[in-house]
Amino acid sequence: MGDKIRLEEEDKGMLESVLGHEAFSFLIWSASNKVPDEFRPKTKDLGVQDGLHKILEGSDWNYAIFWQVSNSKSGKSALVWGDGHYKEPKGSEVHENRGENVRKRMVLQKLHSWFKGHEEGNLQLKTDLVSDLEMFYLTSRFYLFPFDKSSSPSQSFNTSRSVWVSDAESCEEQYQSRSFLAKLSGFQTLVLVPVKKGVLEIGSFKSIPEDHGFATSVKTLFNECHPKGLPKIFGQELSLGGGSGGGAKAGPISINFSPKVEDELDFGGESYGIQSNRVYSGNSSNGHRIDPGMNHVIGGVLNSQPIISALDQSNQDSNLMDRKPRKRGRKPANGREEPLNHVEAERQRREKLNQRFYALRAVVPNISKMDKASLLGDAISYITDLQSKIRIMEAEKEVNIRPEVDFMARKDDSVIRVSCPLDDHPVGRVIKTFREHELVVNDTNVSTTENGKVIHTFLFQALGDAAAAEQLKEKLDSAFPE
Amino acid sequence: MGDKIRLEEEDKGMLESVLGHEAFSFLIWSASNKVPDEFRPKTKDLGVQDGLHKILEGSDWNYAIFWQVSNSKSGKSALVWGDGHYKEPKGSEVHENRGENVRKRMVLQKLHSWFKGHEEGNLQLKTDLVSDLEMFYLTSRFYLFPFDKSSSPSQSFNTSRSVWVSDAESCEEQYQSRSFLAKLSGFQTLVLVPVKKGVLEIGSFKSIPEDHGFATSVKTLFNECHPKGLPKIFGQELSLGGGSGGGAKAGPISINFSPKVEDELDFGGESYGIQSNRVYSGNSSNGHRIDPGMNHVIGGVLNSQPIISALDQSNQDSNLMDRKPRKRGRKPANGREEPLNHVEAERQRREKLNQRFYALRAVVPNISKMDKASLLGDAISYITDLQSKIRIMEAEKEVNIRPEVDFMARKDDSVIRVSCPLDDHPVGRVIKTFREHELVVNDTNVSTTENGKVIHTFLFQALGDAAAAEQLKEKLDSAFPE
DNA sequence: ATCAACACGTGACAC
DNA sequence: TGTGTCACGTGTTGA
Repeated sequence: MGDKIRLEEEDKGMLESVLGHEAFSFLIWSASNKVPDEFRPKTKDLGVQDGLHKILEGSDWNYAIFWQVSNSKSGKSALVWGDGHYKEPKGSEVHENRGENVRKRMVLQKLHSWFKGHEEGNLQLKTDLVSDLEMFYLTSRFYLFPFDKSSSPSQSFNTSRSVWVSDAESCEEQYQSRSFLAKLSGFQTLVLVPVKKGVLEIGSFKSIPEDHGFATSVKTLFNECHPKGLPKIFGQELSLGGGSGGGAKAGPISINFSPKVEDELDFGGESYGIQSNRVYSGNSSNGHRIDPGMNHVIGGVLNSQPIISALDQSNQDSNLMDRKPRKRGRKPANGREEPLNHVEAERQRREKLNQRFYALRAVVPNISKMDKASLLGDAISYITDLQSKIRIMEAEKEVNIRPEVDFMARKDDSVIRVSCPLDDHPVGRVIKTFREHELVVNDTNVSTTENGKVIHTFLFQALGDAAAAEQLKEKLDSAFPE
Repeated sequence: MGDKIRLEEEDKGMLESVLGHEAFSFLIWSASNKVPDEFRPKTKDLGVQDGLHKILEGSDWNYAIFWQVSNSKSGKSALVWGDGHYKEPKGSEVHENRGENVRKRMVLQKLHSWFKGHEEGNLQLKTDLVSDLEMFYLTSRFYLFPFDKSSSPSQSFNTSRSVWVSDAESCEEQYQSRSFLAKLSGFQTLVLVPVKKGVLEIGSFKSIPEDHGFATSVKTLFNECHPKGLPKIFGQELSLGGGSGGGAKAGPISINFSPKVEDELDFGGESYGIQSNRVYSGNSSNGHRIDPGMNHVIGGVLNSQPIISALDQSNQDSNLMDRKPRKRGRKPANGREEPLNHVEAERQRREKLNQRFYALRAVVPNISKMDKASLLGDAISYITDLQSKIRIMEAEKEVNIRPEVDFMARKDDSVIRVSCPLDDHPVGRVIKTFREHELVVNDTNVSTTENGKVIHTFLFQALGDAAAAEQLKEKLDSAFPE
């Protein structure tokens, strides 16, 4: 691996200084291992350009990128560049020194040559000078986020949680390896909105406070309004922000409740010191079971096993002593002081368990009763449901695209016949539409292109009138829903 | 719905008397609603006939059916007839009265006419007389098991648990709506083995005790040995039953341990009286934490919410008093007798909770520590993993088969161009193989058949020698794995 | 008043 | 010798 990329030492320095170290090494790695070859873009022109435009127009947002789910042959999945749009803020004049600008252009050209073949459109800049925003946007095109690596977009998609950070430091964290260019650009707000087929990333130079309506309306729009036409409702929904939408789809995971950012950053369930006490004291004067989960850090991401360890420190401080004497349970009856430590340990064990229960409540939908046992029962049946769902989907995927191949070697020539169910064939719906309209196809042809596409061409006589043609066109459009 | 099926009253009576009431109404419903039309068979000739033969040959099994996962356009899934095989026991002579036989044939013909189009091969019977086994087998062809309805095969697939019942009554239960014909046939053993793409159903007139090796070897065979060739290992593995196999795939759910049937029938986790006590007393003399889950009814199916209710009866009996005085915990210190009920209630609450914990342990794979808190943590991350897996798969499925369609209406004729990524196209792998071998295709052709298939034909010049042809053939075979 | 659900302190084990 | 986990009986609270 890495045979293609040969770098002079000075080029390396230039790239690294322009892109930042982390972005540089990511892109080198990506290009060397031909990662984008594996995760090819699938469908081009996703019909989301309009939507991206609408988001930016008349707003304080500066760019929007649609990261699209794509899978490799080896079964891995990643978020790859789907489409994007950006606009410079109105009054901004880019005044930079020449040398810097020259280097930027060179870096962009280098990147472009590395990833050639995937982006046929050569880089065309809006102005002579390359702004920081432009630089960020154009390099993002060459990015991708594998699902088996942790990244903000992939996590947002996985958990189907929106991310909204509106200060520079949080942005820097979220941008991860792209943070160098993001910091140069000066982004103050970054929003990640998971949608059906990927993640929407929207950024702004200004600090925009969280607007839950905006996120949900964007989400519902990108989940439903794909079929090219009718972007009427779009601007409307966007401007009034959240009036309509109301995602009745009831995703399994509850979205972040409040503008508190730490919901997404702090790995929930393991912060004992202050938070726990707050819950405790808050409850002890209030009755003990008014859904304490709401008060708590809500389960967070819990993305992996190692979380289970790191506790048992950070709680030996002041807040340990002023614990309320606990209204419930056994009355003190404290003769000795030897078991006092034991009592505290047991307290912590209980609290840890309850933490987990709250976290479990957060990830299991359709909790029947708030009861602990019921919760476990629900969780179990939910898990089995998910398992069977996955089992079914996997079996379907395997059985789907597996045509029969007959090979016949004859004397002078050979014949290969590939037979495939009409429903699984890309032109299946088209052919069915033909049959419905009783169209007679005069000629048909199949060809392949250089960039890995199969093109079917059907030729038939003109239709009776324009109306019929229009009807057929609509029918064809609706044949591929969404 | 139900326009197609018109029945004379006498026909109805005949069908019902031959098929049994439940099978009759199921088949009527299925045919009327054209259910098999929705779940079409996808791929024909799955290459499992050899396997099915091998299972029956030289054994006491009388029939084997492979139920295959299939999905409808509306997104539902079901197990449909994939393939099957049956054999009459050696010494059996079918001697029946004429009238019965005539009615059977008429029923079969009626069924065949209802479901025409799906099974092109007309019914050809092995003998003049239709045996009960034959009757059962042939009507099963018209069956199917939707996943949103509860049935033994679909449950077996969902939970990926094998089912093995070896007495007539249990068989009757498992066969559900097919039980009438099954009872007539006199099946004493029914085995359901979940495999990758469906469920294997195997039955016998004899009562065959559970053989775990048989199930696992069948499973691994049907999961791996699809690629037509090399059925050598097959007979071997099958005969010695379980020596090799050893499903290292570590399915998330443990298979039923013992021949006890109630594992699957009794909804686990709610039987307190005797079982609980057994566990308790067994442990109390033994140290308290030697994986009590193994002693317990293992979570069972837990298929739905309503399980959570039915308890709190059935425990007011003798076994309540002789409960061991409980080695652990607070020493009696029993002055009053008023709280004795409270104590018992609390005991039950705890036990219920623990039941759920055991059940949870059973459905969550990769338990890091046997600790309760860790278990919850594992369960949570497992759930989020499953959720994201499902999210990714759904996004992939949507983005997959969605080609671009261009419609151009011109003066005299019209053109439709369908563009589709090579990787998603059925002939993609074939074309890639051509390119690898630098084959020049002389002619190609696409046609569709009556029964809903698309057939691509490629014609090219003869290859250099037979070896090259063989190599290409192998390459093509291996292009579609499994 | 009963009843279900919890949290608490405590003794018992195990490593 | 602890350190962590569990089960038990009990006190308490809301329905």
